[in-house]
Amino acid sequence: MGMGRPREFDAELALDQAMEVFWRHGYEGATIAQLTEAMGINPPSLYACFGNKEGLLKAALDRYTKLRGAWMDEVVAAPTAREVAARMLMGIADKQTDPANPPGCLLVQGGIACGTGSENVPFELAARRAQNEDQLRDRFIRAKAEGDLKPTSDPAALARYVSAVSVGMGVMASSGADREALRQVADVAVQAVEAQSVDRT
Amino acid sequence: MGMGRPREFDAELALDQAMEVFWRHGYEGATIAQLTEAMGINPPSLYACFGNKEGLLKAALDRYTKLRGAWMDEVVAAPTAREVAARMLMGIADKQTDPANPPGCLLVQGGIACGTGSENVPFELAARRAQNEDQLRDRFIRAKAEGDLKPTSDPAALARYVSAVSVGMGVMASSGADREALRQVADVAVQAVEAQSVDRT
DNA sequence: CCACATCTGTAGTGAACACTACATATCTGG
DNA sequence: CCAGATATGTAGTGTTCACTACAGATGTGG
Repeated sequence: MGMGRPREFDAELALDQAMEVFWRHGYEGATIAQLTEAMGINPPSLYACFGNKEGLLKAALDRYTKLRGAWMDEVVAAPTAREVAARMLMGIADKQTDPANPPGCLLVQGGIACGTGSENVPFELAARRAQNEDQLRDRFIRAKAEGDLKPTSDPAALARYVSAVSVGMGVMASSGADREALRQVADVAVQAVEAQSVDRT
Repeated sequence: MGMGRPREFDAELALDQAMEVFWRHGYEGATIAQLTEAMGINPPSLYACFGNKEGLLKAALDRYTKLRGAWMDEVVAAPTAREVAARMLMGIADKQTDPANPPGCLLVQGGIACGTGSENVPFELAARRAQNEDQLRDRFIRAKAEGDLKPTSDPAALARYVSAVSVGMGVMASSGADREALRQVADVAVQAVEAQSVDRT
């Protein structure tokens, strides 16, 4: 019993192209025709490999979060809560205006609101945004334990705050904000975290 | 020459229903069938009154910003920049979790990314978000002139920051964040504005 | 009461959509 | 070299979409 004809395209490479289409047009705005053209394959190959349109989106989200995961690890490796927030938000200002990618964040552009039949797409995106928030929260809990954040601070609220600013910056980037504008937002935003930090001068 | 048969439905009432559908499903996710059913009219009445789907969205956006305009005036009427930010963000925490409306903000839920043929929908939303930002910026310019904000502060950056936090909170609300969670975010966010304010104790 | 103008409901229109049947091509195991 | 298995390309499938033709209803001005 043979193993069948081998796939003629690189699944990860095709996924990168699909990711970009979803990023630019959103889940509902992206058509199978656009996706297959960008991926350089025909519909049957797409469905054989990813099941259906939503399966393709999930695969693209997995790849996106995997790529960003390494960077997030660097972010939370910063020595202080203030530095974590600064690295996170400054990095996001740069990433979301990187001309190599569509502007904004796939976890927002992908589809905040969807029509009947695609209700769980926004859930999928939210779940992955929540992962980043959890990572930040754990880091801020540690910062509080280490005496880096004030005893009165709320690590969960701080993480939610940084996450909210990130999302807001993403929406701004997608509507044309340039890198300098986002950096200014990040700069202001960090000061709220600083206000929750213990002074060590 | 007569004036023709009069319209049998209340355009503003119908617009409120349409607004809610766009709010919940986004521009592309909302179908004409859903819209007409919610509005209690048939397609020809919709097209006679609003032109097409995009015209209906614009009318809904106009109504939305008009309703919010009065509230924004109250916000910028606050005595200090810090208080402006606090009123704005606390009010948004409440509004975006008001069970009378879909969660989040229409100016975000309406459609951050759209497919081919609807490219200007995201532009329309962004333009209206920018109006609020402009209003905040003008208010912060005044605050700086009054000595309320530090001479080193950047009113435009502050306005962009508050706007970004608002948007981020909206996305969080649409993905299930409750009122208390958003209020905590607002609380943290205000501290960045406070850090730019002149101490008057 | 009539000419005209506008609205309303029914019932579609063509186009675009996600998805797939099928024949063919290309592999592996025996 | 053959049988089984999987991939590919062509060419569709039925469905849903935004939008509208048309006929009848309801108003105004003369």
